[in-house]
Amino acid sequence: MTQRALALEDKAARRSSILAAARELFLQDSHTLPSAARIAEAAGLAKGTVYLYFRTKEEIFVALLNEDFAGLFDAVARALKDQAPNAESLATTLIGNFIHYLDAHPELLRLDAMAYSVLEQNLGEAQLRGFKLELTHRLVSTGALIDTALNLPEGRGATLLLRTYALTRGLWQSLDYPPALRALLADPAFAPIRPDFRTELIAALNEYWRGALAG
Amino acid sequence: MTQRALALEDKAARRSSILAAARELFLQDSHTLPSAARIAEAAGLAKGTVYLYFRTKEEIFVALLNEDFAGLFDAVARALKDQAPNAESLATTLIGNFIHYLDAHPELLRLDAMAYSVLEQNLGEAQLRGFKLELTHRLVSTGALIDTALNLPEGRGATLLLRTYALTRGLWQSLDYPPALRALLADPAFAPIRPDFRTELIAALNEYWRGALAG
Amino acid sequence: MTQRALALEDKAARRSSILAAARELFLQDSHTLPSAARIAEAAGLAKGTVYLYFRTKEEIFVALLNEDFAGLFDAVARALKDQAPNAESLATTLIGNFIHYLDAHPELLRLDAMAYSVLEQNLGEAQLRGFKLELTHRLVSTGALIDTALNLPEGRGATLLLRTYALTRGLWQSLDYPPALRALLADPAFAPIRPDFRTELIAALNEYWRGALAG
Amino acid sequence: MTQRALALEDKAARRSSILAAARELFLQDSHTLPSAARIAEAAGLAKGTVYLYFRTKEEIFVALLNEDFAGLFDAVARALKDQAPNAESLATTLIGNFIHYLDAHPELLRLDAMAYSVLEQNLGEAQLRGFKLELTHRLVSTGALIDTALNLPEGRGATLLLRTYALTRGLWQSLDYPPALRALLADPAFAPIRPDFRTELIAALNEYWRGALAG
DNA sequence: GATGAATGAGGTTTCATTCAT
DNA sequence: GATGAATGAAACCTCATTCAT
Repeated sequence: MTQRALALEDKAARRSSILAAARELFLQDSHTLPSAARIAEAAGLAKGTVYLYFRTKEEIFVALLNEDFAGLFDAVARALKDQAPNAESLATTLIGNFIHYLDAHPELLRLDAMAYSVLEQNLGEAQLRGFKLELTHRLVSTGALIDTALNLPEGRGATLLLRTYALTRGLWQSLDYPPALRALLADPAFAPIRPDFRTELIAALNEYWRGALAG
Repeated sequence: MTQRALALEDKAARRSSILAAARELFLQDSHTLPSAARIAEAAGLAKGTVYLYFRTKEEIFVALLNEDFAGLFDAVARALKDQAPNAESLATTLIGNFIHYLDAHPELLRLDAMAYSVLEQNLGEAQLRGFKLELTHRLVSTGALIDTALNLPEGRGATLLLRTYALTRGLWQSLDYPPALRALLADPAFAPIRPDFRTELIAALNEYWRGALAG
Repeated sequence: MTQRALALEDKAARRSSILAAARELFLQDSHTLPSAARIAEAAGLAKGTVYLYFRTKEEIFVALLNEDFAGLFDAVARALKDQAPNAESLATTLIGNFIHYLDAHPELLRLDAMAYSVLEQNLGEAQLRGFKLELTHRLVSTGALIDTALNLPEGRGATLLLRTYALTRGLWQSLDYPPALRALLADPAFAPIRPDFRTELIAALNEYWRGALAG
Repeated sequence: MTQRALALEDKAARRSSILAAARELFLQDSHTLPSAARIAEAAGLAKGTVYLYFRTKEEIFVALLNEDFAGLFDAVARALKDQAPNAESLATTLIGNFIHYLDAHPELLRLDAMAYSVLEQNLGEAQLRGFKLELTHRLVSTGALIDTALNLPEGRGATLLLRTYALTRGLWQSLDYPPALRALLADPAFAPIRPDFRTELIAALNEYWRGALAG
């Protein structure tokens, strides 16, 4: 039997270990969310214990997404705290931090790609609402930092972030190929669409920000 | 008992009726792909018959996506055939046709949002490859029309289209709220992210194209 | 793979075989309703097949009860068709047929004893209503035969039957001991309540009918 | 944290509060026995604490039944202590007290209806035996009062009581409709079975006693 | 004595797909 | 070609009970 998590901090740690197990399993096979049984097993807990910390399996993955988004916005915010001589260089730093975070958290865009179809299926309205609200607050407050840094009208920063993420997510979904199709990329027919996500993303975001800041 | 589909045209018609039934059902509830049984029922066929026309349920939805993408690229191509005095007005027309098509085919972005998680789960490698290749060819050939119209380097048009669609898809996934959360949009906390997809999409695409053409 | 039940009569036969398997298993251990898996296995079918014939597990047991009640009322009705020189001898025959049927269908009173707690748990309102209505109709029509035979006011026969069955069911629940407690019956403390169900039932029903017909 | 129940009387009080909570919850929804967790919560105790006072959940409900039966037999006994000019009026008083008690303890017949299927499932043999023995003793000793009052042969009173309760329990199970089906009662098809439990019970018991005493 | 975290067995139902008819 | 009966894997979550603290 596992040590009992009586103290609040122990409970938080156990919750984290469940999330870590879920993330690990999901990274190993991102086709589907791992079953509650596998998560429990990977975390060294009994099935029932998982349900002491999360009401449904989907709650686990929303929590994961939430964590990742929190980190992503933090990374962006950090870019803004360093001095920013001008808009262009700030955009470059911001995009750099943004991409760096995504690189370090490969599960983020994959989980996100499943969010629509999977998460909304079995998540209480309250949970979904909470998730969306938290996300929006992060977007707005980080956006405000951009407003200040670049002296933009209120709300403009949030919009820029929203569109930045949208472009990122959309590109990723176009360019991420399941392992079985990786070989395809060698096919010259695919050359025109340059399927290296990272390169493509940088180029696309730069184009977008150029246009946005030129407005 | 239903008639046999002897002639080739009959078979094509039956195939279409299955697709139409699937589209219809999916529009009614976009949370999940309708079951094979319901599709068969809606098409007035037996369950087994559906499998004479499609190898897996997912093949049905890939075919649907394929149809929709074909139409989308056609709509874009039409924008290019009309004369285009300058890049800016061409972009406007192109974006206009693009959005108009999406409006008329509300299932496209929804199906697309499920593609990652659902379609790849149970689709033969060959089918997936075929789908991706066909999509790429459409992208490339429509991109070539843009290259010509705007006198761009080869492949540039395809890139523009790819990024245009990526931004669209990403925004849609951010701004489409499940019915239960529609009410949320009234919440002032959400104001900053202007959740009207159409308006937001037009603004974002215009920004992107401005930046892209300014390169 | 099992033979397919295409004809209507084959389907009815298959349905019956599921019911027979369920009855068999229930008789072996009447503590709980056997699981759907065990019923399927006992019937030589796959689990899913059971659900082609019954929507829920509980429907199976309601169907069983229904069959048994139908037989019980038939047995009673048969007593009435033979001529009945007088009320007393008719009551005797009726009670005799009634008890004989219960003897031959030991699952009836056991299933019935679980009906309250188990069946209502997971049965559609429609199914429950259907069951109750059918039961009532049987009660009323068999009661009418009694009315005629004994020249009683309309509805009196139904009442007599209802009370007869109530007394039976109540006695059975008092006197049926789980196997582990059978030994108890030797204990002199239990002597006063004469725990032989059959003997007790006959005595009790005769008392009741004597009082009822004396009204 | 709750106080410790040091004194014996405190322990008894705590035991009672658990029973009270269980009764309360069961009355609110008599479909199933409330879970141990809910009982603990309602009693303001921790889950584990409940198990310091009862070995299994079922023991709680057996204790409840036991309490109720004790009260029921007391009520019957009280009818016998008042003077009884003749058998008929004694029967009337007895039935009156009996029904009055049932009215005041609506959980009794409901719990009883679950006893067969639920209680025996998870109750130690010793507990079950103890329960049955206690019940039998009550039946016998109260029956003896009847024997004396009516000058009946030894054991006859116990038999009368057993049959009285059996008829009651059986009728209640026939006439108690789940809330969802209450509306059904308006249906004329149900008229013949007069679904008012109380009225029906009085009539049935009177018939039974008339027959029994006429023997 | 009291707590409540941990356990893990247990069973229903759905549904894509097959294949006998 | 068409049918639809049969299959059976798959996974969620609950909850009575235990026992470390």
